[in-house]
Amino acid sequence: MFSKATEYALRATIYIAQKGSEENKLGINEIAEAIGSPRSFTAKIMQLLTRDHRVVSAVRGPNGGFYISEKSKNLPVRAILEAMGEEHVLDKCVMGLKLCSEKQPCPMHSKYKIIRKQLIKLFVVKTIRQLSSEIKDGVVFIHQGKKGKKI
Amino acid sequence: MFSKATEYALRATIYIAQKGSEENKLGINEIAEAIGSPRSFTAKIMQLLTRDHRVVSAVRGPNGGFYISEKSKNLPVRAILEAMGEEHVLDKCVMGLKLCSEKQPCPMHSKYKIIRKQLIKLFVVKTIRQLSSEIKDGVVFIHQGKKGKKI
DNA sequence: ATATTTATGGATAATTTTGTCTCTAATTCT
DNA sequence: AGAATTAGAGACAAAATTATCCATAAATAT
Ligand code: FES
Ligand code: FES
Repeated sequence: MFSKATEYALRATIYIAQKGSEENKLGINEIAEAIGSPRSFTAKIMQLLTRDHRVVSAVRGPNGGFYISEKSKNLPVRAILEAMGEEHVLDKCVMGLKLCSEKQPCPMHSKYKIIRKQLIKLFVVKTIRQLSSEIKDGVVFIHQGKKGKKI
Repeated sequence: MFSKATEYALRATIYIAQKGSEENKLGINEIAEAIGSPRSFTAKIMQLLTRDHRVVSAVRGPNGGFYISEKSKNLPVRAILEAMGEEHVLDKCVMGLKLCSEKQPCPMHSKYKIIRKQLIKLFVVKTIRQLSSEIKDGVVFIHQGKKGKKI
C-alpha cells in the first residue's frame, strides 16, 4: 500500500512518540534498530519528517536527537503521510485511473469508495498519540525481530 | 496501492472481458489504446495474464488476439492479482511489519484489519464478469482520455 | 509454399525507489 | 577555544519497476 519509506516513517514516528520526549531524545541509531530499518535510509526519511518541525523535531549535538512535541502528538496519522508526500495514496483510483471521481468512475469505484472512506477516516481520526499509547497499553509491535521485539 | 503493471492488468482484463469474445479477439494495440497504457509494456503484462490460460487466452496470427473464456469471466478479480503476483498486497501489514498477525500486531492492526477484510472480500466476491457488465450497464470508465473515454 | 498478421521472448534502456557514504553544521562539554 | 557528539545535506550506488525494441514463432490467407 505505502512505499518502504512511508512504512519506516510510520514506524519511526510512533516509536519516537512512545519512547522519547523533549527531555529524552532518541538517536538515529536507536530508532533504526528499534524499528528494523536501514540506518542511513531512515536518517533521510527523518529529514522529511522534521523539516519545519512538521511532525518530528530534531536537535543536533550531544544529547541531541529526535523527539515529538506534545502538540505534535495530537496530529492525525495522516500528517505522517503528508510529510512523506504520500497522502494521495488514500485518494487514488484502485484501478489506476488518473482521477478518481463520481463523474468518471472505474468499474470498482462504487464498491471501493465505501472501503476507502473508512481508510481515510482511520488516518484522520487516529492521532500519533493514540497509536503510541496503544504500544504502552497492550501487546503491540513496531518491529518483528528474532523473537519479536516488543517495545 | 497496486503497481502500475497490476493496474494495467486490471483495466486490460476488464476491457477484454467486456469488448471481446472468442469470436472477436482484441489486439494488443486496441487494448493499450483503450485503457491508456504503454503498448509494449502492456504486451509484457498480457504474457503474465495468459500463461496457462490463467485468466486471459491468446492466439497468434491473423484474426488472433486476446479474449477471455466465459468460464474465466467467472473468476474473482483476485485472480488478476494472483496472475500478477500481487495478491499479497491485500494481506500486508499497513505499517510494513514482515508479517501481519494477531500474535504480533502493529499499532494500526486492530482497526485496519476490519477495513482490509472488506477489501479482500471485494476482490474475492466480485467476478471479472460482474465488473465488465458494469461497464455495459452504466456510466463507467476504464480510461480517461481527453474528454473521458467511455467504452 | 509464401506472404501477412499477430503474439512471444529476450535483451536492453529509462526511471524511480531504496540504500550508502562522507563531509558539513550545530550543539554541548571540558 | 577545542574536542566530541549528533543531525543535515549532497553525491553516489544498487535494486526494482516501468518501458521499449527487435527477432522469432505460430497461425491464417492467398
Ligand atoms: S474511479 Fe476508480 S476508485 Fe474511484
Ligand atoms: S500487523 Fe500491521 S496490519 Fe496487521
